[in-house]
Amino acid sequence: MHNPSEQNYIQQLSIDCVIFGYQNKQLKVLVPKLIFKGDFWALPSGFIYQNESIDEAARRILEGRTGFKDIYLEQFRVFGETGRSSRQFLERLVELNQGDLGAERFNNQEFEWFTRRFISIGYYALVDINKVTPQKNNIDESIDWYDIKHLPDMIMDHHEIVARALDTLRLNLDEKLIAFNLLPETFTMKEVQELYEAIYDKPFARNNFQKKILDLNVLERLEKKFTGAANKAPYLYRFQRS
Amino acid sequence: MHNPSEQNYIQQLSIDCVIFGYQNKQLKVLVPKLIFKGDFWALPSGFIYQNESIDEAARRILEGRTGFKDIYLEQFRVFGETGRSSRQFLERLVELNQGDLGAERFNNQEFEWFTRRFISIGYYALVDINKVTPQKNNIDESIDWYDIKHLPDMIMDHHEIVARALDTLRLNLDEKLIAFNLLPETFTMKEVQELYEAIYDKPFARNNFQKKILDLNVLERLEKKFTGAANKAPYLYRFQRS
DNA sequence: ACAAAAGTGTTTGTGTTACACCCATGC
DNA sequence: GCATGGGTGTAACACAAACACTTTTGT
Repeated sequence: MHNPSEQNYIQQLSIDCVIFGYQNKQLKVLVPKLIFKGDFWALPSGFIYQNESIDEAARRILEGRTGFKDIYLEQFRVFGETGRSSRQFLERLVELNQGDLGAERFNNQEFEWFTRRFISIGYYALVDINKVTPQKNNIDESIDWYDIKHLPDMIMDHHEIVARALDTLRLNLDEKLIAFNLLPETFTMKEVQELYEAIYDKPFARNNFQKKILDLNVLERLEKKFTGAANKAPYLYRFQRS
Repeated sequence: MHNPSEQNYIQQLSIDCVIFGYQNKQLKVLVPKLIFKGDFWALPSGFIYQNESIDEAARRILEGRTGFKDIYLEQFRVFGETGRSSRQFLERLVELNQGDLGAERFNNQEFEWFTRRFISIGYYALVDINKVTPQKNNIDESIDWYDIKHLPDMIMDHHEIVARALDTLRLNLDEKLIAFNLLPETFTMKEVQELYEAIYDKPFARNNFQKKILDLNVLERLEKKFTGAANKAPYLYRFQRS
């Protein structure tokens, strides 16, 4: 990442992305850890160029972390409290990193840029976790998928941003038929059910769930079957919008 | 309104308000007409001070037009396309108002402020139309309630903003029980039904509608009755959150 | 008495929940 | 055969739509 204060960005406006994935019966969120001392985690974020739309900016930020451009992505809320300024966070970061912050990395101009109040547009994205190789940028120490029930201690209001993203995901899941963005190309009905159970954090009745999903008429049943264990082999399904 | 470029506002970020009212079986929107030549209508808008939250800014803008502070208000979407810049609109405005724009009203500094790209946060509000006396500010020629089916020719993407606000209103109406913000203190069941019919632009069955609304358990039936015409007098109701 | 509009009850249909049963597979 | 998990069917229930009837009021 270049010095944002030298870029042609819209000022005091940022985008925070809640990137959802699904693996091992857990709903997960992609969260980078910053390189600075002090264990700082922060949602994938970025700014908006003067000549790109906010959707394009969000997609660019997303592509930088996932490598994928055609991902389900939607804005869900603006976070604009005065108390969410990054000043406190940055002062603590500077305090803990005395001497380590080279002038070229964190000059006055950049410090002035970051310490101003920011209003942030929240986006959430749904990806097939198997396709994605998380990519860290130059201020990340690492980037990993975290179970939404065991998120690291993120900065500022990022926990609330995730909570609001999850609320929106739950509200839109049936309405917009977006759950299948979290699954691989083909999947069994049980996998769909476990995904729903991870998202809503509650169990569903097996037979009724199957009926409900099939009644959506968006799944294609593949005649192929799954090889497995000491039981009947489940059908595989594929999502098809129609 | 003062010169915004001299105020301590967040730059390139604005708030547009869709203020809904209800009267004569019509869902209405409060829309000011600008004083400039050329018949420009624009939603009530404003900017965000550095030391106020976006909700506070929206409430301040709303109070300026309605005189009321405790109004139902909610953000619903960000409008951030690059094509929504006000440059085209302003160039046409300047062209049509040659000579009429005093230097004190529209100086270079202000023109520079306004012609930059703006990203706008959409808020919608619900008010009791009888309580409100619409107030124009110093760049309004007039301000009036318009039937949502017959809105004036608004600038930029304000028609889309209203359409999105209406979508959100419809989605949240039952969920959040907010319809009663559009009605006076007391009202009949028929008035509630006509309001719903105006919002959804479709008829409801009288008896089933009454059952549905009463089953919400948020209305208090007043023993008083309405004086009227050659028919049975309807009950009056009052909304009570509980 | 009658028309008009309000209030209420009953039947019908639909969709969700709960329970039960059958099928395929490996041991 | 039998345990295991997958697939399907049916009854019970809740909710919403459609239909019908009664009540109040002014003319």
